[in-house]
Amino acid sequence: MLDISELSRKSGIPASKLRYYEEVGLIRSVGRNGLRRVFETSVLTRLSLIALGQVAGFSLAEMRDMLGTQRQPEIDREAVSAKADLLDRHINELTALRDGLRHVATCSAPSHLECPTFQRLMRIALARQTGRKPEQQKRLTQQNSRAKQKGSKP
Amino acid sequence: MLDISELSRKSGIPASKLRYYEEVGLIRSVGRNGLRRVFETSVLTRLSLIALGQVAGFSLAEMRDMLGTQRQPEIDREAVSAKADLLDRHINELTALRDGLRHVATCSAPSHLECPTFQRLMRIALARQTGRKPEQQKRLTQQNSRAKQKGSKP
DNA sequence: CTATTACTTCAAGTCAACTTTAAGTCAAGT
DNA sequence: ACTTGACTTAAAGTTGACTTGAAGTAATAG
Repeated sequence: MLDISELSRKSGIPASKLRYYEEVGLIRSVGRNGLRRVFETSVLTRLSLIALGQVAGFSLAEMRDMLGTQRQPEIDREAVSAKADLLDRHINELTALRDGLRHVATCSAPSHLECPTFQRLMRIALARQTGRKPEQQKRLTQQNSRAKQKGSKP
Repeated sequence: MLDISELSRKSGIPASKLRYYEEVGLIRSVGRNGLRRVFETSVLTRLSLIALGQVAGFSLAEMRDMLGTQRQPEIDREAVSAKADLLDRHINELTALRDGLRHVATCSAPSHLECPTFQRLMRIALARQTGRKPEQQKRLTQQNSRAKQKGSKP
């Protein structure tokens, strides 16, 4: 059992952020001592998980869903597995970037940007960011291919 | 040579975003045809690079610096190399996350969160997010370890 | 030559993820 | 009993990365 300052100290996360996380439902306090929140030590693990998830590019909302509302992380294994797959692709792309950067850093050719291998890597990145392939021959006006998914109020 | 709509179509990036990118100095147009911007086809590569960088967690400002103000990406090789190293660490962490997620998805033990290997991974994440190790025995008040670097007006 | 249409600018709006501030509360030490 | 100070809330502010909207302009089609 920890109060917010202890949790902050142990996690390295400012108290304001911890309150915010509780407010949006990412972590929970088990009760109060007077006014003061009381946290279980297990939230430290949860915070680590959240931090890791952020690095991986998950939004807080996604993680709230992934980690579940439950006290005991009763995780949706399918969803997590799917995320892991997604992350795996993500990693491959980053690896491509890393290699791309190394190429840029070491290749002293005047225009490494024209190296076909490099360009291929770059294209992959663009494709995944926009979600779909750009310029696939017969796209006309590009109307609006943007679908919003907010998944808020059920 | 491309106008903005061609660039948008080929890249899959909305024109507004392209204008924004130019405004903040991430890309440049080589001139105008009337009002209209004219871009070199090389910015496509640059855009891919930017997309990839974003996935990697770089800010637009960082990338502007990395890619240089020059038309010909006259890149600071040392800086890029450093970034590659950084990215490499990044990848390792993501790999850890992926493995962590897979663990969570498959391990049916009631409390995978107590698996020491898993916990170790999680700690790594927290540490890197906050920039420093949390709770390293004799840290007192955690004063303010946050340094702002804005590098705006020279 | 005018009308259209795709571009332009500039300002304001949005969204996520926080931080900051102001005013209040309460458990604990003197 | 009172002061202290770490906590509390609620609201507003900030930053990065864009998008949207209104009003203007110019290359091209008719």
